[in-house]
Amino acid sequence: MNRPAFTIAAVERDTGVAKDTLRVWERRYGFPTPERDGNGERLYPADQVDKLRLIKRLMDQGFRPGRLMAAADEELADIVSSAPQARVATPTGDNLQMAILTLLKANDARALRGALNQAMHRQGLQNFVLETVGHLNCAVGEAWMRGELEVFEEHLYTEQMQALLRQAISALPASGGLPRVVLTTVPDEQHVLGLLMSEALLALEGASCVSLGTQTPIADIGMAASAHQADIVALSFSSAFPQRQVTPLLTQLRTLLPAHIRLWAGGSGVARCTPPGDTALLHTLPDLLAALSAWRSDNTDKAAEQTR
Amino acid sequence: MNRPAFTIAAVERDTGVAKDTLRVWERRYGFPTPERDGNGERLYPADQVDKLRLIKRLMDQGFRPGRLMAAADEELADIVSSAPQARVATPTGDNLQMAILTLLKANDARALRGALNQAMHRQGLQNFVLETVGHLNCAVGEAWMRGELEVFEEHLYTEQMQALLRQAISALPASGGLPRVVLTTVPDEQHVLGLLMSEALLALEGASCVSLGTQTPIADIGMAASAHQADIVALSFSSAFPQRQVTPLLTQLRTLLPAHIRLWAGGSGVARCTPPGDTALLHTLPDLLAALSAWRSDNTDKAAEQTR
DNA sequence: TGATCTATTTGTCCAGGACAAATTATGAAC
DNA sequence: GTTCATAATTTGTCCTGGACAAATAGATCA
Repeated sequence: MNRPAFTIAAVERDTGVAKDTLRVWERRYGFPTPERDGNGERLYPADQVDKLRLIKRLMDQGFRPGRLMAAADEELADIVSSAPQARVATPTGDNLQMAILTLLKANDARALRGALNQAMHRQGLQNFVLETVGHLNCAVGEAWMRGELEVFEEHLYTEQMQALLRQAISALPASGGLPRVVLTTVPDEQHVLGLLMSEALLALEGASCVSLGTQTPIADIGMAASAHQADIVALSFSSAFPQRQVTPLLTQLRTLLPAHIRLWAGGSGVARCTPPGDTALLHTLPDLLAALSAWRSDNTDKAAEQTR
Repeated sequence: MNRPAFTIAAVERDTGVAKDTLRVWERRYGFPTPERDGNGERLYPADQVDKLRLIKRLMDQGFRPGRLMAAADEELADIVSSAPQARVATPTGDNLQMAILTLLKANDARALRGALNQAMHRQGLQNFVLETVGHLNCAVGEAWMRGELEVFEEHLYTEQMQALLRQAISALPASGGLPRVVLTTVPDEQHVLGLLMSEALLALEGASCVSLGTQTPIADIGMAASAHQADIVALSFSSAFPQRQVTPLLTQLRTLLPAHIRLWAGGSGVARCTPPGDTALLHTLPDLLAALSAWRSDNTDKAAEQTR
C-alpha cells in the first residue's frame, strides 16, 4: 500500500517540527529528503514523517539532532530500547501498566475506562495521581516509541485519563481554602494531563483551584492571577515543550505578576532550565505537595485571617 | 504602563496568524508596523497584537483582510457592533447570557459553575446543549470582541463548560447501542466544546461514542475508525479553523476510510466548503440529531443484528 | 575535580520573489 | 434581470540562501 505524501505544513502539524527547521535539517544533515511536486514544493513520504516523529520525541528526551539524523532506522530502535529510564514501578504498578497497554492495543475503550476507574478507587485519588498516572503516561509514550501503539491509541488513553481525572476533581468539595491557585499552561503547551494531576492534588489538600485550561497568553495569566486574587500561579510544562522558551517565558511572567504572588513551574519540561529568582521549579508531583506545605508554613497569618 | 513587545513567534502563537502571513501583510498593507530590535528582528507593540487578534476573529467570520487592515480602530469597532448575527435567543436564554457574562466579568468561578450546572439541570442536557451552549459560546466570543471580556475570562468559561459537559457525559450510562461513533478533530483544530456537545447529544440518544480528543492525525483517524469498528467518524470544525484546509482534509480522510464508514463534519468551520461525495455536512446541532435518525432508518438491519 | 574559555551545534529570523487557489469583477447571452 | 463563463484581483503559503545568537560540548588550566 502506497501511503500518501505530506506537504511541509502537514509535517509541521504532525511532528511539531517547524517548517524552517525542516528545511535547515535537509540542508545540513541530508535528512529528510522530500520529493518535489509539480510546483517545486516539498512532499514528504509517509515513512520519513514517521521517522521524524520518532526523532522529535527522542529530542524531547534530550538527544541531539545531529546524532539522531545520522542514525539509520535500526540505530534509532537501539536508542529507543536503551533510553527508557522511567521503568521503575511497584509490582502492582507493573501489572496495571501491562493491563492498560493490553486494553489499549485491543481498543476496548469501555474496559480501559473501567480499569482506570477501578485503579483510582482502589488506590485513592492521591496515590493514584502520585504513583500511577505519571508512570502510565511514560509507559504509553514508550510503547509508542517502540512501535507497539499508534498515535490514536495514545489519544484514546489521554482522553480516558482526562475524563477520569476531571470526574474525580468535580466530585471533590469546593473547599474555599487557601492558597488560591490559578492553574494553566503557556501558549504552545497543549498537554493537559499535568494540569489535571496538579489540580487534583491541590484540591485534595483543600486549596482553591481555578484552572484556565491550556495555552493562556502570558499577559492574560498575569491579569487572571490578579482578578482571582491568587496566591500562586502554577504552570505545567511537558517534555515536548521547547526548552529554550521556558526561561524567557517565566521571566516575563514574573515581571508581570505582583511580587506577593508566587510562581510555580512544574513538569518534565522544566528539567534543565534556570528560572528567575523566586520561581519554584517542581520537577515531580511530590515537590508540588511539599511546596504547598511550605507555603502554608510561611503564610499562617493568611490562613488565620481567613478563618476570622 | 508600557506593555512589553512581542517577537514574531509570540505573535503567531497569540493570534494564530502565521509568520509568513505577518510579514506579507506588513509588505502589502502597511500593517502591522513592528519595531526592530538590535538584531533587526521584528518587535510588535502590544496594541498592534491586540488589533491583530481582533482582525483574526473578524476574518474567521468571513471578512477579508484587505478591508480590515485598512480600517482604523474605530471602523473595526463599527464592524464588530454591526456584525453579530447570533443574537437570536429565547427570553430565558437572554437572561442566562447576561448572568453568565456578569459572573465572568466578576471572575467568580464557583458561582459561574453553579449557574451553568443549574441551567443544565433545569433544561435537561439535550435542551441545554441544543439551545443554550452554542448561543453562550457566541455571546462570550462577541463580548470579547467588544472589549468587554479578556481572553483569560473566555478561557475560564471554556474550562467550566468543558468540566460541566464532561461530568454530564460521564454520568450517562454506557449504552453499547448503535451506531458506533468515533469523534475527534483534525490537527490544528483545538476547540473541544463542539466535540463535547456532539458527544453529549449522541450518547443521550444511545449511540456508542469513542472520543479521541482533539488534533488526531488524519491517518490515525482512519486507523481508529477501523480499530473501533466505527459506523461513523464525526469531526468538529470551529470557525477559527482555516477554511481552505477543510475540503482537502475531508477528501483525504474519505479515501482512507472504508466505504461503509460514514463521514460527518460539523461546526461553523464547515459553513462554506464543498465536501467530497457522501460526506455529511452538519452545520448545526439539530442536523446532527437528524443525521443520527437518518442513519438509523437506513440501517435497521444492523440494529436488528445487534439485538440478536 | 572544578572552573573558565573556545568551538560547534542548532533553531529561528530575514528578504523578496513566486505561484496557485479563492474571491470578486466584468461581460456576454438568454 | 438573471445566469453563466471568463478575466482580474486578492491572498496565503512556499521557496532559496544567508545570517546570527543561544545553547551545548570540548579543551585548557588551576
